[in-house]
Amino acid sequence: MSTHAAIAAHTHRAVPGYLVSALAISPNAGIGSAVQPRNPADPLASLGHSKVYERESTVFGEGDAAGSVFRVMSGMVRLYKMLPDGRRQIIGFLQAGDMMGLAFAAQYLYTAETVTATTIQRIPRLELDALMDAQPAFARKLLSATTSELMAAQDQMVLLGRKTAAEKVATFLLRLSDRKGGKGDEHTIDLPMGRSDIADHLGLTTETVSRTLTKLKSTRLIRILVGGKLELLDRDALADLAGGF
Amino acid sequence: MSTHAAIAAHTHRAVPGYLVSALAISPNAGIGSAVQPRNPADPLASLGHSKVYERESTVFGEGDAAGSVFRVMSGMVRLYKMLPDGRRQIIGFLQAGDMMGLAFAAQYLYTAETVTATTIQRIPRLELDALMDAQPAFARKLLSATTSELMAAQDQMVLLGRKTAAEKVATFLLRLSDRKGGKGDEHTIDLPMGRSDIADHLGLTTETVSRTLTKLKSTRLIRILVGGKLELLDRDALADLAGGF
DNA sequence: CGCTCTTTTGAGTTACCTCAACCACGGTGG
DNA sequence: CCACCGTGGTTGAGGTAACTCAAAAGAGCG
Repeated sequence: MSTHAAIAAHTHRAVPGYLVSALAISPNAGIGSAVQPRNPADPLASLGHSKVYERESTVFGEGDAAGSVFRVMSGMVRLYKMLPDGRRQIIGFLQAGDMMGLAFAAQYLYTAETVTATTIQRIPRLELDALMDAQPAFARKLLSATTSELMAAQDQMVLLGRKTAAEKVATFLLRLSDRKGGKGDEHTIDLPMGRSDIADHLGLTTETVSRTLTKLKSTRLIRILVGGKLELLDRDALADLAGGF
Repeated sequence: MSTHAAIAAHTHRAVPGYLVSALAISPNAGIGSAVQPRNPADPLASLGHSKVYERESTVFGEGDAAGSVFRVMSGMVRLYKMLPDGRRQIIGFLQAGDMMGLAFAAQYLYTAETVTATTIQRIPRLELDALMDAQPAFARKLLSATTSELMAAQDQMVLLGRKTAAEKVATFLLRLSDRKGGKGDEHTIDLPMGRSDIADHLGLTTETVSRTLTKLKSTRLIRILVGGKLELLDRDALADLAGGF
């Protein structure tokens, strides 16, 4: 059962965001700036307040009382769930604009940790509710973002359930690349997370991720650069390998 | 990347529904009954109209133009996505109250087929939009349902990425059992879908599903009954095996 | 530079898959 | 009423992609 969620489409790649994805960040919402005047482009801007988290720190844990929702302003966050014996599944990586913690429940259902140093806006649930009441259009936007997130989750199910290790890694790299529209060198992507994070996101082991990347490197599809960066040398070949999505 | 979708919680098992799950069906919304007076308990009741689909028929396909959303009134539907080479991932099985096709995109992103004979309400997108405009509370309900759906999708990611075959099957059986709150013999569940449907939902092959069920049978955890029914003999042992969720 | 942590590489194992046969059931038609 | 057939499920035997365990090689940091 579960996970059917219907809700259809939007042609692939149309929406870059995932999660309660990419709710536009107003340009003037500077770091640490709290209460600001209403901004039609970013109704969330004036809510809650931002905070800088250092790398590898916990924002909230699975099971914690859920009083706020969060929006990533910059940096990267991983969300994961854990089985009793410690096996971990990373639900997703969040980047600027992504929201987390949205829900209608008493506790968070996954843990959120920063990968890099990250600025995060914390918005009390009550304030969000008030905003939804005041601006029905905003509630619609949230619904739309959540729906996109669900679509992404369904793509991930296909990946986890039916793709080979090579397909998984290729898909992952292409997604990362699509995510950050344009900024920086085209074809060069950031891989701030470690191999074990990638492994736990793709349902593999670190060794398999490493071996797969090595193979992609030796077949000239990618180049691994210093500082956690990576270059896509043959996007088309990678897309073929990825087999859809 | 994708699938992070934040949005927290609601303690497990709290919500039975999934998908834009289980939007209450008003008791008086009989089969085929279209336009009805407003019903506060089921604002959708008066929209669109219902139709009976025979078993194993297609409701809509991945890529079809998406003009309507659908709600399952009775029966069972499977939603799936397919890779170019035919590998299939079943996103979920829908039962009474579940919605599908909700989205803000031009095409459906998965295929919907009936498993059994099924009654489905078709609601034009425009009518749904109008209802959301007219009743902000309904939009909130939709958001809540979609969020629950997302949580379920995240559980499914854990299953697909990190569970063994035995854990997958045990989890699946328990979910099915939890789903149908109470109706019929406690501990007896319906398995109207075939082994290959189960396999494609759990990221396994039909043979592995069959072998795993046989093992559960021989260890006295379940009993397989005629007519696609199955009895859970030792729920606790199954829950142990399932390892969470 | 020494230390730690991560990544890579290697060797051997295994859970699950593939291929294939067999079986059980339900429908159909003679 | 029963032989036939088609479909779906089970069982078996062998193969393999990915895992586990282990060690070496980098990379980052004080």
